[in-house]
Amino acid sequence: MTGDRPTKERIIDATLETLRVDGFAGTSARTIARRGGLNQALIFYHFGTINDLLLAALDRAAMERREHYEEAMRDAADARDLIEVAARLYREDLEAGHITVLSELIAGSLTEPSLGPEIVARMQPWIDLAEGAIARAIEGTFVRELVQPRDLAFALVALYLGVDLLTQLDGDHARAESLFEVGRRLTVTMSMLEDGAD
Amino acid sequence: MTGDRPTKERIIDATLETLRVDGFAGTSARTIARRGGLNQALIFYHFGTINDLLLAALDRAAMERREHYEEAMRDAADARDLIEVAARLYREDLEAGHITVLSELIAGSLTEPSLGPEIVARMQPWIDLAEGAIARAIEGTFVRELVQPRDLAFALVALYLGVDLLTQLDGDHARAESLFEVGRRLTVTMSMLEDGAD
DNA sequence: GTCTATACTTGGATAGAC
DNA sequence: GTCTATCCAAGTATAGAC
Repeated sequence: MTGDRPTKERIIDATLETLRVDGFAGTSARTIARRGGLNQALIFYHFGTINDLLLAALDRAAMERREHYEEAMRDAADARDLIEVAARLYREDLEAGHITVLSELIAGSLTEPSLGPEIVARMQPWIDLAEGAIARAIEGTFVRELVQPRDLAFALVALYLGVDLLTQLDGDHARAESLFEVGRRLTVTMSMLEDGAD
Repeated sequence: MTGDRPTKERIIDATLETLRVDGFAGTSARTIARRGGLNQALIFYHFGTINDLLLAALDRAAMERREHYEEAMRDAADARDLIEVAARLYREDLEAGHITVLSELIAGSLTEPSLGPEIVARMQPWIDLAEGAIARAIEGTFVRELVQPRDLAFALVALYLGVDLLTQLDGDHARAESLFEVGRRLTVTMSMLEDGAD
């Protein structure tokens, strides 16, 4: 099955799995190699440094995920759609362990300062994506006069990240669901106000 | 000046300063000892393990801070007051480096799994504090029918944490200020709706 | 490209003298 | 309580044979 995957890909596979299972702390050249049944020296041959490998792993995970996000968000016409789409994507991310990988790398980029700027640069496209979706969802409503899509997008990404981290820390996934429920009610209220106003 | 401070206190001082300056990654028994002009072995004599020292440092920073928060929030009667108080406290935290210490320890608690549960337990009082303030601020308004103070408190703490981390990573403090501006407008809108509804 | 072996560094922690 | 000296584990990374 994985036997004929190129070594470089197998290293990335093993890296993502190690991040998911053992966290950033447990992700070293040695543990990655052990999990992937690979020789440790191959990592340095193919990627040079561990940091470059971690970034390569993040890039691959993000690329696969971004298409999915863009497609799902294209279909969301208003704020109420968007909330449902966001809740679904969050659940998928959680299931697939993408959330774990992201949280671990963000936390790790504080721990490993040389990683910081690279991680930040890779988050910008996600903020842009959120901004576009939000801009479409609130266009022509009174909310548009109240907040900049850019600020809301940043807040949303920050909130997502904070919830990830706290959830990661105490394993309580129910609270994320409560938040989506709050979002639902807020968007319902918003559209009621909107209908009453116009 | 600091000469007659007990050694245990001096170790905690040096730990907090190291977390602020060098981050979690740069905080080891050796770096703490060097910064504090202390002998490395003293750390283990007084605290046993590095983790216990980090938790002791967090406890001291939190204790000093919590009184200040409780006092400031007691004076906030409604949501508009609360936003102003929150913005002021955030700026103070930023200035004093409390935000750095907290972010580093949260990130570090993902990196150092044995730290995780302890850090989570120490965040709960802050969520409770936020919940109480929010409950008072939205009591008797239509918002109370829309969301649970508990959910909003969790979201707020998560947002605070996420903003901290991103700010920490890219050094852009302006965006946090934009968010307080958004909060201001939302609370103004909220009280306008409230006045119109009652 | 892949392997073994190893150099080098840093960190947590302890033993034992003072 | 404080110091010096040291052990041991784990990490990144490279040299050199195959």
